[in-house]
Amino acid sequence: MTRESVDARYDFAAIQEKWAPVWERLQPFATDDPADTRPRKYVLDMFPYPSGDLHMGHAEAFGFGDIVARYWRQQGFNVLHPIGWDSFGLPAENAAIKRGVDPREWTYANIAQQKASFKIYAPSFDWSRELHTSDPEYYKWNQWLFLKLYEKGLAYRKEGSVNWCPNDQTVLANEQVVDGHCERCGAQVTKKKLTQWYFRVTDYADRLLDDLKQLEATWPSRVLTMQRNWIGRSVGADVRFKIEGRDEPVSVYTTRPDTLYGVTFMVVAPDSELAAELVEGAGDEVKAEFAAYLEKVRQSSEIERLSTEREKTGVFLGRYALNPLTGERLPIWAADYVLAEYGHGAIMAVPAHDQRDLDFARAFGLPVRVVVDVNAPVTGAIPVITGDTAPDDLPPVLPDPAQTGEALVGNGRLVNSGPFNGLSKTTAIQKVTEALEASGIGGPAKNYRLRDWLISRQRYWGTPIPIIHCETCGEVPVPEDQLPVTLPDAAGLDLRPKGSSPLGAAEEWVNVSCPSCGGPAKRDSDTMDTFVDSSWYFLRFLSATDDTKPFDPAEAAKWAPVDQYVGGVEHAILHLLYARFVTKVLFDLGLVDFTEPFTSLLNQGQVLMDGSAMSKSKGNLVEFASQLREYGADALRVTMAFAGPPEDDIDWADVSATGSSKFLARAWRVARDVTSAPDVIWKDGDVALRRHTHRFLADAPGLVESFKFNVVVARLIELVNVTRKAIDSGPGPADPAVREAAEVIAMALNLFAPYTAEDMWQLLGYEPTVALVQWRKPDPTLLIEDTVTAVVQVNGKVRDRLEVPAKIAADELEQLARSSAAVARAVGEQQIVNVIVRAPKLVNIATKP
RNA sequence: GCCUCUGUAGCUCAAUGGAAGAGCAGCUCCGUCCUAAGGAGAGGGUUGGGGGUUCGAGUCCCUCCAGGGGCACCA
Repeated sequence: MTRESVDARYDFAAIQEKWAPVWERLQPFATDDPADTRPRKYVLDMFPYPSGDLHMGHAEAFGFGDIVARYWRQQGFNVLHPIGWDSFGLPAENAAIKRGVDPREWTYANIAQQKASFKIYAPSFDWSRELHTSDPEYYKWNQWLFLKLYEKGLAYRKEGSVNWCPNDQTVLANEQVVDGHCERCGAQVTKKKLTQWYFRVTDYADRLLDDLKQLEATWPSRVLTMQRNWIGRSVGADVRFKIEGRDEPVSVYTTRPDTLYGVTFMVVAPDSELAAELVEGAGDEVKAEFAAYLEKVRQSSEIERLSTEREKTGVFLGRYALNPLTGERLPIWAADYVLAEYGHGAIMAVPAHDQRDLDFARAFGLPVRVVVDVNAPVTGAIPVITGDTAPDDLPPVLPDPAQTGEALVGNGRLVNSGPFNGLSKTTAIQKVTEALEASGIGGPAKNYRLRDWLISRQRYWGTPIPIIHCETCGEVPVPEDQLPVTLPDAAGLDLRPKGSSPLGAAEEWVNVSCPSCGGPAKRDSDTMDTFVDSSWYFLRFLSATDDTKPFDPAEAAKWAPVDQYVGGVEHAILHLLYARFVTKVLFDLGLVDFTEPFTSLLNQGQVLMDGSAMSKSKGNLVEFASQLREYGADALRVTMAFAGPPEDDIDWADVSATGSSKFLARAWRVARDVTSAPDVIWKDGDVALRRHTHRFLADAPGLVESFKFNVVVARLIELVNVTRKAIDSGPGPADPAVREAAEVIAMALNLFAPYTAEDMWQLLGYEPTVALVQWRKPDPTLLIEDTVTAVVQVNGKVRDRLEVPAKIAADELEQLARSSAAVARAVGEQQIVNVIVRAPKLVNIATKP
């Protein structure tokens, strides 16, 4: 008998100290046995950035990931659940500058602290695959990846107007600019003209968009929406407009080729080369006005530029374009509501049917011409096109946009549009596009909001870009066998941000001989965006110690893609888009056999305090370490799981870790109080309790798989409560059903409270570890109730309850219901008009007076 | 402004179109030399408002209200 004294009390600290070393010895979560024949699952949490200790957000996210990992193990899977460190990046570098220490030392000290916390919190990690992206053994393969992209023409350098964070003194990718501010430090982002490295994500725009279909059932729909919006594919047509006094026509992109007869002017982006060229052919006065306008536009912030509320501004360039279908002369304006980087940096303006164009036309008194009758029904017969003999319809009775200020954007039929009159908008878009193509003045076109990924950074603590600049050979990739290009020692380098990479000052490091011609050359001194590191790390876990390749394709075929990914929604377009892109590139290289890296995604909510995000400055910071000391790992984990649906935010002020502690103690005492031996015959146990237990066994798996962890905990609390009652005022502690229930509780508690579960398992007379015990199959005979309570309603109101056999026939149940005295009273003199029978649970008798 | 999700007990959340429930908090009682992370019990609801479909609506539809999220000069 291994039972301890009945006076023994639940002591979470003692239990933690008791089991942590046991697990350390047993290594129950290692996944390195090649002879293991179990089916595989790959469960991954977004790896942490090591700044300080773990925080409550980590506790939540890693708690959820661990529930899933432990669950699949109990279901018979060989589960890979690795952990590593996203250890390159700016915050470490900034903190290091502030404290005057080496960023490397600072980073690795943080990692040591977080690792120690993880060991107590006890997620079921396979620590043998631990990796650090700041190790040369890791970032060597970032460089390898860069070279592969370079070979394929997917990594390139170009000069362009880029996002610049004046605080961090480095460039940012478009994805890192949120509402005109730096995603990391919040400073207002400005534009700068610089030569930078890019990854050609736009080549993959269609696949990045279309492959989202694979994820529709398994990714949160808002993440899918955000990615779709970000890629922003638009389908329309290109139209070439002749320009008076210019040989080359100008192309514009439009989604509304059907409104071509309604074009009344053209607008070009003021900061485009086209605008500069067009204004050259204008008078001096126009030139001066344009120059002043351009200066003003350059100074306005991104925020101002993006505001829809803003008044339209612009200048007339003194030049004219010709409508390709009508030959009409169209004045050309420059205005900053047209973006140089999108489409062709020039648009055809149709003020009657586009709100932005209308606002502009009204501001500058330009003509407005309606060409779509939005009041005309579009469902009727479509008029036959008879070429240019089709008469114009009578002028539509429509509100005049020039008067109302409201553009007519709805569906309708074309008017004032020559041969296209009478066509519906959708048909016309198609017909006009075809006509443009046939006459060689345009054709179908697509555009994307997505831009290429700017990956170079002017900072120290990152992966050096493996390129050498030679005066005679130009860009020369570092030969693969010379990788890694290791970071020079930080000692002696000035890491303070100054707009150019600190690496450039490392004379011995930067000056090399060209691998191609042997002449003097310099290393590229920029480092990579740390999102490059995290774009493929899930593959490195599969071959974490392999120094011959980034990952073994055979291992990838075994484990990848990740079955369950867990992380915050803040990466909805950043990390997740980049990882999807890199995965597709690796697929094209034949290194992986899948096109999406993360099969299923769970976004946990935030942990708040008093309604807002925790922060030291707000004074509402709840420290993970202090909570861990006060309540222990299990109570924190249970609190996180029970607080609500995982994707919802948790307000720590609204939940009770004390309540979780009480629950765990109550569960533990159930195991303590069991007096029967492990070899009891369960079927001799109390049937009512067994039904509860087996109902739980049947329901919990589906709840876990649909991430309803809070419901599982609620059900577990109920099971503990009924078991407690069975011990105290039911069949008693010796009943086999009590042991059965206690064992199921321990097994299920392993998902949320591994220490308590392990200790219960021992109290019940078993060896560690409960984490590897398989989920028991419910006994189907215990899931079927012999008798059920049937509800008898009269006109929807409950009038009587009948105890009936579960498999009662419908007509028999109806007879029973009709013979009920309570029902007879309720029906009274009224006439029964309908009887609905849903055996065995319900009878509803409908009456009328 | 447009799109979307969510409104159930004081709080956090459950409830295949079929009896409105659980935990926590609060309350009452019991117990213990002291301290309960102990036991027993009761209360607590116009399911955001209104309308509709149905024999029957928390659940489906419409509308309004309140919150959250996303998008917002991308032609």
